[in-house]
Amino acid sequence: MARPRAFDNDSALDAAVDCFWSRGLGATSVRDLAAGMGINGPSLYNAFGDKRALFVQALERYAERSMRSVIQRLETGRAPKSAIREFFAVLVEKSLTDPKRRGCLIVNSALEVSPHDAELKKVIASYLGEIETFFQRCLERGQNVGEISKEVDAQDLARHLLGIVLGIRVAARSRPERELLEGMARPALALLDPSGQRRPKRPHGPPRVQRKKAAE
Amino acid sequence: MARPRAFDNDSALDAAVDCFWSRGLGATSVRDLAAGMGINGPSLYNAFGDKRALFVQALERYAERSMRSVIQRLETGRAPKSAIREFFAVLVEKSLTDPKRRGCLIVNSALEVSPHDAELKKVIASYLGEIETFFQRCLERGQNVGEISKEVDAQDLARHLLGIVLGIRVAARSRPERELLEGMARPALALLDPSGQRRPKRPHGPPRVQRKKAAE
DNA sequence: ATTATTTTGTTACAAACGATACAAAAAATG
DNA sequence: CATTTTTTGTATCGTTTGTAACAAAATAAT
Repeated sequence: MARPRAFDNDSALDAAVDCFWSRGLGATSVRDLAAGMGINGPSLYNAFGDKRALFVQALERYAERSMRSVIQRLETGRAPKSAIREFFAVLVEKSLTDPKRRGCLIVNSALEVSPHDAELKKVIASYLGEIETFFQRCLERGQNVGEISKEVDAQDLARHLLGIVLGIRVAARSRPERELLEGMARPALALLDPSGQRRPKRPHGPPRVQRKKAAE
Repeated sequence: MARPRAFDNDSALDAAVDCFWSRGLGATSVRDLAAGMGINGPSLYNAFGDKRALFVQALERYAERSMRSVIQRLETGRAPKSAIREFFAVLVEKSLTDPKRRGCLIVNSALEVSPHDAELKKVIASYLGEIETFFQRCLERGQNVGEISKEVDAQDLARHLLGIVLGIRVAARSRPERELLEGMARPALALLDPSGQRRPKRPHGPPRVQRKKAAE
């Protein structure tokens, strides 16, 4: 017994993700959000609470759609080592493809808001933890299957890979160069291989051609 | 033949660095800056130009005092491998010690302003390049001296180390945990040693006690 | 058809923003 | 001392910020 909403809640939230992703929390005004979401200010406040509450919801939506979905796809559809490799390949491709250089909303937020908001800091820390444990599961599975040497410390290496993910996302915003981003990842990926065949020698041929696509 | 300045230009700039370092470019208002620098708005505009121009100068000052000085100290006073090790030790210590979790102004800016300001993007990219080439010089020197295996690709590894630096600085703002930050760096540092003694096994003893100090 | 309940659009608030106009103040030069 | 030149302090410009009051509109239940 009430007036129904004239907009779709989920697609409005997607639009909010896009705003925050492009400009960050601080630089996105409520008017930017309302315009992007196609609704009015009061409707925004009614449906999502204030700006910070909307940001929390947008962050969670981003985590679900841009992080967990990728992790799950790789973890169920690929051998462990290949999952890690593909994760980085997708990461580099996304970083080079997006002309707006939006990077990753989680990484951006880890720098922008974590030090100034204890509650959001915990949320963001947990997202980073999800990436870390994804790597750790892959590494341990790889070790059990025999794909990856048991000589490496899975916990350290998982953290190391997380570090490279963050590094690539930061570097890509100032220096979106394929050789830089791939060079960052290469020595880490080499650790996944038996140490005899270390030093996989960068490919020399013509510069790699752009991959077909990179969703989002 | 004019009224002299009532404030010291350099120390005012230091104060501006501190403001931008703590809150970033967007979240620092001109009033914040003026208050922190101990001067009035018009004096700020008169001496440094507008907010963005002040930011450029603050960034350059930060680069000189917090990046190049460290690089030079390590590069002239240490053996190559030790210089790299110490760089990361200092980095982790700084990240854990600063209660305000300001991180690194260059890294923060690489995320905050690079995608929205082409000119600043170039400046920041060059600062990141200085770190990269520092690592590369250390690695090549280490290889020539015989400290570091010639099997590793110095350029890739330099980029890789830069990636870990960025990763540590990002992670530290959301998860300032010693084991995480050291774990991120450990596999990279292990690459500097002959591959026989790989897997240096994390120390098991009681959690490491805090180092004596960490300037800044 | 009336009532109850929610969403909508307009309007506007007080506060903070980046930037400046302007005159008083202070020194160096003539 | 008078003149010139720059810095200072106050006060304020027009905009944009996050948020909310309010009444009109729209539906479901009575």
